Amino acid sequence: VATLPRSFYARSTPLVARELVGKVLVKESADGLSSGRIVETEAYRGRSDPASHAYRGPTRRNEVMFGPPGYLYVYLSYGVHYCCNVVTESDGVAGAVLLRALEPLAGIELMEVRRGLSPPRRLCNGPGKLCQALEIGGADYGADLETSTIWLEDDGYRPDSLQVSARVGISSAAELPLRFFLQGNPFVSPGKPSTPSVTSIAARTSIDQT
DNA sequence: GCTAGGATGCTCT
DNA sequence: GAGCATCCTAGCC
Repeated sequence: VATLPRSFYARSTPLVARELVGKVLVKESADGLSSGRIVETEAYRGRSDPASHAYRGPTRRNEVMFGPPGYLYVYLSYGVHYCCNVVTESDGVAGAVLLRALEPLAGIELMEVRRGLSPPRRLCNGPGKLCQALEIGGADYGADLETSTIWLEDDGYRPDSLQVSARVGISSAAELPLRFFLQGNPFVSPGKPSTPSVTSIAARTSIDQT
């Protein structure tokens, strides 16, 4: 088990989004440790991507995306739920990967308390839900994934059913194949992309790393 | 199982 | 003041 180094994030955003599927997100809170395997991500490419919060340039809200990679971009969605992103690319390039769903691993009882008794498959199957389950919120904005109480690990797991589709819940650039998920995995979010086409891609990059 | 609709507050125009 | 990178509930198969 190895914590992902900053160099992992300092690459093209779609590539990082694809390789994050199968990795483990860990959060250490006052009430204990909770973690889950990433089963769904989306790439947001910054200034060249109309769906990205960074599309119109740096603001108070999105400034962490314009900084170095390996930091957390957390924002409040619809005034209700937090969503959790990992900053990618190099300093000055505002790429980010949205973590959309996890398969719960550790601290499942904590997650049940935070989420309010929910069947396991509904604890983390959406970007707002996983933040609630792992107690990720505004206090985690800008957290350094190498030195803080939230981080990502490679535990050796290699996915074998990685698929690509359009992203969920956006209206501009809605056709781009930038959502990565494990086909058939019961912990993937119920959100359906507006563009239904789905493409299977070989897990080459994961296999090549072994 | 499915769909429709409303909550809710912050950010940027 | 509009527009959300969402979630839950109610109602109906």
